[in-house]
Amino acid sequence: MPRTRHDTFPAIPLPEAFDSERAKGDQLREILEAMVATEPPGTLLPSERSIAQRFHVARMTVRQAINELAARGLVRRAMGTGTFVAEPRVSHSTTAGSFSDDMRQRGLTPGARVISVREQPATVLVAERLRIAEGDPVVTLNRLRSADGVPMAVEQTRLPGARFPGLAALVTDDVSLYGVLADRWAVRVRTATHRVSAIVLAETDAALLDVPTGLPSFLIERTAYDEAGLVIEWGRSRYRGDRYDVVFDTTPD
Amino acid sequence: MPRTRHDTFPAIPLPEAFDSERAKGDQLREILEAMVATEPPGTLLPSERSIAQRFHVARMTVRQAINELAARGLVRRAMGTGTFVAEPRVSHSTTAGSFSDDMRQRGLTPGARVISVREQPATVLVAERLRIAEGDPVVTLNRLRSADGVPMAVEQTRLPGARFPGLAALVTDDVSLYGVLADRWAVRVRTATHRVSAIVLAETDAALLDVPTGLPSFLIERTAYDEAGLVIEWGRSRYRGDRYDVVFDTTPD
DNA sequence: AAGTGGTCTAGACCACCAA
DNA sequence: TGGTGGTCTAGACCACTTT
Repeated sequence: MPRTRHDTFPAIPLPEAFDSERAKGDQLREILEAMVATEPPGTLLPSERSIAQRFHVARMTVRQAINELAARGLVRRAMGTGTFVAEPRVSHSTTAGSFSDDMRQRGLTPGARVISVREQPATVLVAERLRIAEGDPVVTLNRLRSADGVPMAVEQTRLPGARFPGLAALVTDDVSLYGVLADRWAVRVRTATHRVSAIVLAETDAALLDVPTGLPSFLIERTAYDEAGLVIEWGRSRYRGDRYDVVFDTTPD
Repeated sequence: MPRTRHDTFPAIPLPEAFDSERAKGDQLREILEAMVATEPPGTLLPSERSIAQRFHVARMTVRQAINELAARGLVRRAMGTGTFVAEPRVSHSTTAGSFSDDMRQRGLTPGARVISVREQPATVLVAERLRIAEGDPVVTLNRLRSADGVPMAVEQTRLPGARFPGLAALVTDDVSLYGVLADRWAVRVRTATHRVSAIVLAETDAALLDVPTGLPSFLIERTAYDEAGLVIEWGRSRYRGDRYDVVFDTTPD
């Protein structure tokens, strides 16, 4: 009886077959991401070879999938030993899950005015960001976000339409998008990554925010993931720089 | 009109042979890195297949080498078109404890040029930030921070002089401030808080950074604490916005 | 000694893009 | 249509760690 060193990890969910329309590596990565999300830090993953055998793919394919998880800090490799679920890297401060949370943490009342909502086929760029196929339905939501009635940001966000059918009709003024996702689809954000760039506001956005054109501001690109590691949302928002700061903490290892 | 699509790149330096003691991919990556460093953004790299042929390695080996450059943002891949030297852009990450760590994590060499260093009595503002008494000695350090020789930020930082006597004389060009604190006083940063504001660069800072006045940029205010929760450092730095992003993750509770 | 991740090979087929 | 990057295969040998 072969007793392997990898019997600490629960059984791997094995799909009947991979969707031939999508890359095996991507599907495998999502499966592994879901596994990792449900296990505590330090849990040993199955070896690359055993995963490859189990899913009938080459080891190189497994490595490529795990590489992405390692790059995102979800797992940690140990030469000669194995691959482990990583300690969550935390930047604890305004650990806000959304604009609304963010504003409430600052003691302000969040607001949302819907500028437009529509469902369209995914372009190449959006498909890549949402990790769906080009042409799949995408809900594009444009909103003006405010705090205590003062416009703070022009928000554009996109969600996979196939996963949230009928979403477009549910988002109206002052509705919490994440509230809708939680109530209607029981989906919650587990992590979100942000990239902040420095910009000056263009005329259109400045007019919506009621500030001068050219105001130094932030472009914040945001990708939100659920428990399984699937992309729930990808968006780009412009925050006025005169009334908004980005605050975060760091804890060196 | 170019004859081939890949004649824009100069000849690749081909070593006599790879050092068998080191991984081919690593050596190849260094060669490619050197090439990329000498060419302007937008330059087309040789195709993966031609590099593989030239260096007598498998294409997968070339891809792995290029993957690392792409992950570090040095090159940009374009499906069906080729791989290009990227516009350099580094980002502030939440995992790094300092500017130097931040740059090193990205494979860049951090630099620091001391503009001025002096010891003065604390003003009301500085005393409050450092949690010392007004008039207590404060070391004020102005530095120009760079990555691979490219100026990235104008940094002003202040430390309590009473705690670090003689510090001013120890900080010279390319010296790690945190290294000095660790070696000489056994002080390490446990946490740091950051507040990022959107600004446009004033003439003086723009000149130091060698960018146009008015460039959209970041003002980052930073307070660092030691294990005991004492303030080690308070500073304000201006980061150029054209080559610098702020990246952070959030994990809602 | 056995198992692990790290590296590498020599192909293959695909989707994409420019001429 | 030819060249490109994207993906994948089915192996191989290595250095490393643990038993």
